[in-house]
Amino acid sequence: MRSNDRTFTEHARRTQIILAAIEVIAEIGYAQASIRKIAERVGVAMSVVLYHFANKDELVREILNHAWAEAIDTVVPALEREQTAAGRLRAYIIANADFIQSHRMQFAAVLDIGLSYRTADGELMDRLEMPPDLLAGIAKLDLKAILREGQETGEFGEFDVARTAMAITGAINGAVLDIARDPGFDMDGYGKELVALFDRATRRG
Amino acid sequence: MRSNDRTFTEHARRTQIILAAIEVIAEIGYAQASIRKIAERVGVAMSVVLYHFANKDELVREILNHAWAEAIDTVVPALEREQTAAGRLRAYIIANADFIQSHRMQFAAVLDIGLSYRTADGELMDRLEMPPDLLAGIAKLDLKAILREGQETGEFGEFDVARTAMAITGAINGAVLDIARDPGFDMDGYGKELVALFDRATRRG
Amino acid sequence: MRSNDRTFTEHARRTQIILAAIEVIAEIGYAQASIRKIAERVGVAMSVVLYHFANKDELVREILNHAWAEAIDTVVPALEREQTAAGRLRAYIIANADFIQSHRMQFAAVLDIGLSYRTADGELMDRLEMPPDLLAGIAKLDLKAILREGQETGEFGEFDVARTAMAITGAINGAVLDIARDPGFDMDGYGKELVALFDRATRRG
Amino acid sequence: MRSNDRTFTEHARRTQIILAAIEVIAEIGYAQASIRKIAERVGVAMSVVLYHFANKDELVREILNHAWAEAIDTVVPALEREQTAAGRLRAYIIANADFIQSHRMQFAAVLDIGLSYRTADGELMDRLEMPPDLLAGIAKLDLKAILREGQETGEFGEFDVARTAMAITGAINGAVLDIARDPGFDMDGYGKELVALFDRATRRG
DNA sequence: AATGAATGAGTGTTCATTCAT
DNA sequence: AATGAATGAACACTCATTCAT
Repeated sequence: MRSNDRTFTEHARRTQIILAAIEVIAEIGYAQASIRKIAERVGVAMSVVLYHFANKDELVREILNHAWAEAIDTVVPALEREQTAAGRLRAYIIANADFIQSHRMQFAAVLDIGLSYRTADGELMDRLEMPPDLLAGIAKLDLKAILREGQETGEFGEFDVARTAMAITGAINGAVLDIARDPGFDMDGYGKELVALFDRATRRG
Repeated sequence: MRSNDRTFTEHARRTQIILAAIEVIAEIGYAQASIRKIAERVGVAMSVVLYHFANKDELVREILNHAWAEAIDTVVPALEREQTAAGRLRAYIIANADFIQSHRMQFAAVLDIGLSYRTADGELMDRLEMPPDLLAGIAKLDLKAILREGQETGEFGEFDVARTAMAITGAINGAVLDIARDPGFDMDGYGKELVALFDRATRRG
Repeated sequence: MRSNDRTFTEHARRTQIILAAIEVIAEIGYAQASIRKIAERVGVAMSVVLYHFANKDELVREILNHAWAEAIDTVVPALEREQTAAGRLRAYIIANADFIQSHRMQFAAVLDIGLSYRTADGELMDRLEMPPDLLAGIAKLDLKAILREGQETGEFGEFDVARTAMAITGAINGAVLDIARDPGFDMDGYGKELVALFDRATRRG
Repeated sequence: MRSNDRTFTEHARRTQIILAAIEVIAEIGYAQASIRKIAERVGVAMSVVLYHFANKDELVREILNHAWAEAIDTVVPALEREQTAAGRLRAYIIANADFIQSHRMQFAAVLDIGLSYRTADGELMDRLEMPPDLLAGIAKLDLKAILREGQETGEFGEFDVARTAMAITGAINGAVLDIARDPGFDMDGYGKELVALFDRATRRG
């Protein structure tokens, strides 16, 4: 890892390539997004991409890191502004919806990678090694912890925490395919509906 | 379309190839599932696959049709057994969970196609032209209609039908990534949790 | 291994490609001999080579097998014609020289592969898995066995068998670099000189 | 050639790079030894190597010169210590074996270059232009001259000088492949065996 | 003296598709 | 109905070399 001794220009190019890659993946899908097409988007030779990223895997990893970092920046502050578990659940859904709305392309790209990307030996990608600060940020997004806390404080009723968290996540992500096809999709309205829906579903009897 | 004048053997071969393709896609992912590998699974030459299917697109379309037909066969009867909207919602969720559980591979394959497959010009696949009988079957799976009916009969409270349907679908599908990675995933339990969750979320006051 | 069910045309193409590869390697060296250049020599598309050989390794392996088969055909009969160890030593040297002379290109190619070829992990090539009949043939070329036998019968004097065999082999192969540069090199004369030289060096006091 | 106006530091860097290149080539083979890998071994940027050597060809040439210089330093004094042709032949073999033994890596690298390296047009490397002092040194290693002298003094019997020299050289080098694979190879013992062998083969009736 | 950035030519390999048999 | 053979386009990746700083 030489992330410490990276030049300013190197950093700029890497970011430029990452953003271009996100665009390309969002538009034509991970499977079709070749290094050559990404380089064309940037306007450089294909070998430039491989000069800055050891291989395609590293580029993909950096795309995910980039997207996660932005997601954390959006969601974590929203959570920290809330005092109650119910408030945090509400904030979680709204902030996620906001993020998807404003980072449409990034989200589509990450989702596509998550579902299409396989390692050389054909396995689905593990949570690729992430820098520790990102892992720390992700830990603060723990939806299950919010639900558990709400049950302990008595704000929420009885339900299985893991399964309910999975349902909430699924419901939020469920919009992605639609939003990818219809740029006019009202994500805001969807977020509000989910807040109401899961409020009814989780609040104490 | 020459589906009428297809011999019995031709039909059998096509089905055999479709099933093999589903297996292969479920195992190694759509992106890695080449025609050659599918043919190898069947035990025939690669060109045999392209003798029976004009091109890869046609094979993919038939895989989807096949999967939809089986989904309809599982879910529609379950819906028809119910008299109330609430019952049908419950049945919809359970039947879908059952289908995913029992047709794990098919579901994984279809999902992978749905998210990876792009036409030559990079667009996401349209709902590919389906034979009319399939379209008719799919029409009977209309979750929005169930919700709307429940609101009309007063079984359900107030909520946006389209968005709630999207949330339910998303929640059901949300299990897919987990089930793909963990074959021991308790889909049954997850289905039951969803039934309870969406019952609380939709029922009147 | 599908060597059993190989078509006549397939076999012909494979041989054609092997021979072309030998030519190309002998001319420009293994390191420069790309699959593309080999295909050009044959007059087909590069992908044709990879249609007939799974990868470059398989092609290389087959080149070696081909060369060894011809070497065995040249040397083994010559050995079997002799009754004494001294005769066999003489025949061994002469037959090897003959083979090098008449299969100049093949020999140069094999030698270049043997010295340049590395597996993907950078190791020098092991004796690549060979078909059993080839291994059986190679076993009949055992120079050490000839020397040992001569010592037992009293034809040869005292010397270290393994080291002497290595010296003889080295001396024979020593001509290769020269023969590669000078097509007029008198291999015949060299062979005869070696016979005399190693006769003096091995015969009993 | 600007070898005259080279600063001390420049000379030191060049030597450092040459030694690193030898290491790398000996370890992974000439074909895999890229300029980048050599630079990494030194701990400098790839472009530093090309700042000190006009191109890869010049680096290769200098590696060979370096190796030859050390070989001369080992062998020539050993020859000069002997008074008779037979003694010089013995010394030649032993000193060469010693050199191979103690400069294992250098020898492996040079051999690999000698067999793999081709000019841009695919030709085998000519004896690359060497500085006059090296050529003078090499002239002192003339095995043929030793053999000729021995015949003139009557120490040696009748044999073809050029061919016998080639055989001796080949026999010495014959150990190289073995020594490259087996670091424990007893080069010393091999050298002594060769001395005995070629003594029997060359001495007067 | 040293280097980061960029690049074009080249590598082996995969793939869907065509076609004659 | 089935297939072996061939192919061109695309892929990720490596490399020696150039150049401005």
